[in-house]
Amino acid sequence: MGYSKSDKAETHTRIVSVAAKRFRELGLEGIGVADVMKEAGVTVGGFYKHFDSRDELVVEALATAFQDLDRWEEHTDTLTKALEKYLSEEHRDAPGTGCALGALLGDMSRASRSAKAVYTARLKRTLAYSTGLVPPNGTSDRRARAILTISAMLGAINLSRGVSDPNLSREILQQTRDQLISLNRPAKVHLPGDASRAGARYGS
Amino acid sequence: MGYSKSDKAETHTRIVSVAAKRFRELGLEGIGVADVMKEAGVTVGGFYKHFDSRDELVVEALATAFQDLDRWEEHTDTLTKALEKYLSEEHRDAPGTGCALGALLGDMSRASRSAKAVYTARLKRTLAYSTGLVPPNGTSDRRARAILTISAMLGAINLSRGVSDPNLSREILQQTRDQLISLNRPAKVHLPGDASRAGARYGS
DNA sequence: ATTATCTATAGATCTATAGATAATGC
DNA sequence: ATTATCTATAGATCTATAGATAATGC
Repeated sequence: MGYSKSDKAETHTRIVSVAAKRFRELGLEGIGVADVMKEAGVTVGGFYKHFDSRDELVVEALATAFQDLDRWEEHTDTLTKALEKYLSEEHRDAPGTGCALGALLGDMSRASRSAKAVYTARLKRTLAYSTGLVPPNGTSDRRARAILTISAMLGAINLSRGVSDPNLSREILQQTRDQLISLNRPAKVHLPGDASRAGARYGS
Repeated sequence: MGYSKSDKAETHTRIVSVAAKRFRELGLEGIGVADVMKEAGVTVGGFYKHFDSRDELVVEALATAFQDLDRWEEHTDTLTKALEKYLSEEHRDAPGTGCALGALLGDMSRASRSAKAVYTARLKRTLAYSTGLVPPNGTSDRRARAILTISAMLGAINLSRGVSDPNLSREILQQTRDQLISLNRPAKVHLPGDASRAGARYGS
């Protein structure tokens, strides 16, 4: 059991990592500081040497959870790939390591001002990134389609986790995924010489 | 202050009505039985003469909240009307009297088995109803488009309530609404003699 | 001497229950 | 006599703090 400054930093990281996982699984009010500390291998008494308040842990845990989203976005360079991974049963069944925008969607309307600010900033980043993945189609704005796509992704992953009927849960994932993929297929370009750009990355 | 059997029934209704409103506003764990009882004009001690457990109140309150959805569905006979009302700032700002499928979406993954069952049954009803409002378009299944539409509606209303930036909140509502309306526009029918059916109600 | 963590606990919840009170209804 | 509601409280949380203990680091 360490007591050095570097040990404290490691303990801090461990506490925040546990919280980032458990908050996504159980909600921002779903686990107390004592249980988070215990799972991080320490006791509750040290908590306020690491954080001024419980909400400070929430904010740090949110930021850490969003780092998983960074890695996710780095590895999915097309919208179709992102949709297939996001709206999968694997993601549905692993909220603790999945997208925090999805896992904590319903918690944000009742969260602290500071937690909301972190969530909102991250949503803006992901919206900008997604707008870059949406192909132009001549019919509607790319940002508008990115907003629809994100709304549907977040709604569907939450529904799939909330309903008690496994068949309905799967159907929601599959159909939302298929609809969004076909909706975000690049428009067939009829101008001669303009080759199909399906699967390409679209500049901003 | 009444003590008769019919008074008890009225008290019971009042308790459930308060809960149906407050649970939508604050989440299923956001208010305790004592505060619900107080707001219904009675004291906490009588609670377990009305309900076997707190979860029984949750289940009854859910059923009552869904009655608001019944009335809603009765008064919106086209998908466009439903979308304009659902994805409005008025609905966003009044979760307590609004759609419980939206207000409690994020709570369901952590709710009791019985609460989930009530929610799931209601979602199925609304999905069947919405499938009837979605126009055929020859491209994709109507039920599939109803699933996409509901996912996006629930995702967008939750996002609009959760983000701290009012402009982003409005944009999410507007763009999701506009995208879903244009997506669910009846296909222009090119066969001669087949008149436009825009705005009509579509049979199952 | 400082500090990272520990044990212990105060004070504020929250669900659920016990027993008293004041009505109803036979 | 029965019962709808009341006051009061047990027991289980949960956040936050106080003070002790056992390391680190000058």
